[in-house]
Order: sequence, then structure tokens, then C-alpha cells
Amino acid sequence: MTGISGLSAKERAYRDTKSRILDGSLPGGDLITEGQVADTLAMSRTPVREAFLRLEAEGLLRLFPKRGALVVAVSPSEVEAVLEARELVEGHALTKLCAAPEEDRAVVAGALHAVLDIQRAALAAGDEQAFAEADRRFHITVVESAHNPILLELYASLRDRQLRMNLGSLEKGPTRPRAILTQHEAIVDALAAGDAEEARVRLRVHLDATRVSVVGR
Amino acid sequence: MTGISGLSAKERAYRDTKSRILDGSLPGGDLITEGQVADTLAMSRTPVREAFLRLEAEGLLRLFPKRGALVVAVSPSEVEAVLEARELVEGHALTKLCAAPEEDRAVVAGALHAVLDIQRAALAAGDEQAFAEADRRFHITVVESAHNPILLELYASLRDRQLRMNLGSLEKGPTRPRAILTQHEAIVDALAAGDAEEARVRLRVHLDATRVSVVGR
DNA sequence: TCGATGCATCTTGTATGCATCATGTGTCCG
DNA sequence: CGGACACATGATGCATACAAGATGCATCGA
Repeated sequence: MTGISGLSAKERAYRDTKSRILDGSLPGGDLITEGQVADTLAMSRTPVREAFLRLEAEGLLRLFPKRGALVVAVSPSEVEAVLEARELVEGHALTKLCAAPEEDRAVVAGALHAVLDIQRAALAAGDEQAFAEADRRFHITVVESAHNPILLELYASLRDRQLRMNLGSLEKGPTRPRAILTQHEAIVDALAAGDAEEARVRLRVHLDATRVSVVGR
Repeated sequence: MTGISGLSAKERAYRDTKSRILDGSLPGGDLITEGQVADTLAMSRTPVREAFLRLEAEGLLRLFPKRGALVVAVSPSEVEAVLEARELVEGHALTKLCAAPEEDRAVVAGALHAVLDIQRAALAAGDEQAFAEADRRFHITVVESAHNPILLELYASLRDRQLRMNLGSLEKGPTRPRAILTQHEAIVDALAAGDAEEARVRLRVHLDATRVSVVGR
């Protein structure tokens, strides 16, 4: 995926381990060690150690001194915390955007429309991968519009965690992508109209639907 | 403060370097190396390296491969970003609290009143240290009330950055602590009354005053 | 004089070794 | 039979060694 080489060992350890956590190869509750990963990737423990520290900071691992690294399991309360934070950050971006000059709003709305076109095409083509990527792009575009690096970075970490939650998602039928798309469109419509209040309500609806599909209520 | 020893080398490297950045001993723009810190603290580069990575994640250092670590200077845009994020998180906590059962609100309001008592005493005694600590405690108590570990952790990092900004604060006369205290009291009053809207307005006033005292406008 | 080149130096990136700590187990004693 | 202790095992924490990249400077040539 990422050119096998050309990256530092630290980066390889980080990306590999992270993707294995996010895609479920390393299930929550597993206890892994630096040595295991180092052997697997044919490197020493040093870069693996640094990757572990970073993953702990992101909330994906929990390090136990002299014991090992626990892949943290997604708990219902974590789902709540992530979704609450997402709503806060994305909602803020929407509000800020509606208060910005109409020109700026139009630019972002245009970008969002473009993303939605891609997402629609992906849905029609049944390309789940592309659909998910468009979904990610949609929300990131919203958050980026706030021009706040701190919030943007937080949001990136939230998206990662969300990814892992979706693995155990209950509702996976073809009906859900369609609903997601509709909800996205509704948000953009309110945004284009400059109605911050309505945009936030629709965002809440969207995230509530996400929660339902993840935790089932 | 923290017993000289009893902590891991990694922790010592982290705390020492961080505090030296926060209190201005290491001014923004400085380029430091792992070796320097390691020598100073009489340890090897390994734990220092881990501390540097953590500090980079917190936005206090910027690492340049094979070059060194740059102590990032506070920029006006960073001040804006931090204050915007603070307002978002604290404001959210206030709103959430006002929507919570009155019982919960009363508990938090009580805690805040207690903190304000301490802060008042510190002001009267002219104890800047205690005053700053009470200030920190005040805001943390607000954010804690939202019961969201993700937002709380973000907030902790925001407070650290804020600390460093206050170093270059223009307005430092005895008039400012008094104003801070008054603003805090105003927020708690609105909160106790369950008026979320008003509480948020007063929070904004408070943070605006902070910005003025830092960037001067 | 000015620019290019090669070298000395400094710093990080990674590997490896060792000490320490936590844990599980087998044995011995009650 | 049950519990405590000593030890084997395995993991991390840290120190140290080495390789490779980046920079600055002196030198050399045009």
C-alpha cells in the first residue's frame, strides 16, 4: 500500500500497526508487544516503541509498563464521546461558515457539492471504498473551512476512531449509504442557504443516525 | 515539586523540557537537540527522544529530521486558534451543564464557588501562583463537567499553550486579576441560574479579555 | 572575486545489550 | 490440600554503539 520502503522504520511501524488496529486485524482487548511487531516488520524495537507511544497518544493503544500494549476496545462511552466531539467541532465549523462572507460559504458549498457528486457516483457503482473515502472527504472539508489547525487535528483523530467503530456496525445494508448521502445533501442545502441553525440540526440527525448504526439505539 | 527522582527518565525529560518551554526558559525559535537535554539531565538520548516526540504531538516542539527540535514560537494565529478552541469546548460544557438536571448543575456550581473562594483569597494575599492555579482549576472544573475524556484531554493541551502565551502578556498590572475574578463570578452566576446563553456570552467576554491581554487588541 | 566541491562536524535514526520489573509456575512446608 | 516463596520467563526502560543525512566552512579553480 504505502511503498514498502522509502519511509522511515518508525513510520512503517506506526502505519502498519495503526491500520491493523483500524481494520480489525488486531481486535480490541489484544495484548501485543514491541518485540512481536518488530519481528514482523523486520526492524528493531526502537522504532516500534515510538510508534506505540504515538498510538497511545491517539487513544488506540494503552501501554502497561513491563507488560505490553493493550489494543483498547471501543466502548459505548467512547462512541458517545467521539460523536459528541464530532458534533461539536463540525457544528462549530458550520456555524462559523454561515457567519462568514457569502463568498467563502459559496466556495465551500461548491467543494461539498463536488464531493457529493463523487459520493453519488460511488454509490451508483457500488464502490464501498470510494464511498467511504468521499464520506471522509465531506466531513473533513467542513472542518477545514473553520481554518483552525487545532480543531482539524483533533477531528482527524476522531475520524480514525470512528473508522474502527464502524467495523462492528450493525446496520450495513445498502439502505444506509443512501441515507448517508441524503443526510449530507440536507446539510449542504442548509449551509448553502446560510441557515446555521438548520445545518446544525441536520448534522445532529446525521450523527445520531451514525450512532444508531454503530451501537444500535 | 515532583520529587527529583521516583519518576522514569522519560517523565523527567518530558516534564523538565515542557516546563522550560512553558516558563520561557526556552524561548520560541530556539533549536535544541536531544543530546543537550540528555546531558543536562544526565541520562541517555533515548528517553529524551520520547519526550520530544510527545512534545511535538502537543504542538510545543517541531522536529526536523537530522537537524534538531525547534521550540515553536507562539504566533498570533495560534493564539486565535487556541482561544477559539477553548471557547468552543468550555462553551459546550456550559451549555451541556445548563441542560443537565438541576442537581448536577448545583454540584458543579458549588465546586466553582469553592474555587472562586480560593481565588479571591489568593488575590487578597497577592499570591500569583495560587491565583493562577485557581484559575486553571476553575476552567478545568467547567470542562470536566461535560464528562468527555476526549474534550478534557484537548483542553489540557490548550491550557498548556495558553500558559506560554501569557508570558508575553502585555497587561500584567494588579487590575487584571481582579477583572478575571469578576468575569469568573459572572459566568458562575449565569450558570447557577441555568441561563446557558448568558453563560456563553460571559465566557466569550472573558476569553476576549484574555486575548486582549495577550495580543493587545 | 565568486561559485563549486570536498571535508569536518553535528544530529538524528536504528540496532543491540543489559538491568529491572512484573508475572506465572513449581515446589515445599504447614 | 492450600498457601507462600523462589525462580524462570518475558517484557519493557534505558544506555550505548554505529550508520547515514544535513550543514557550514575551508579550499580550490575559473
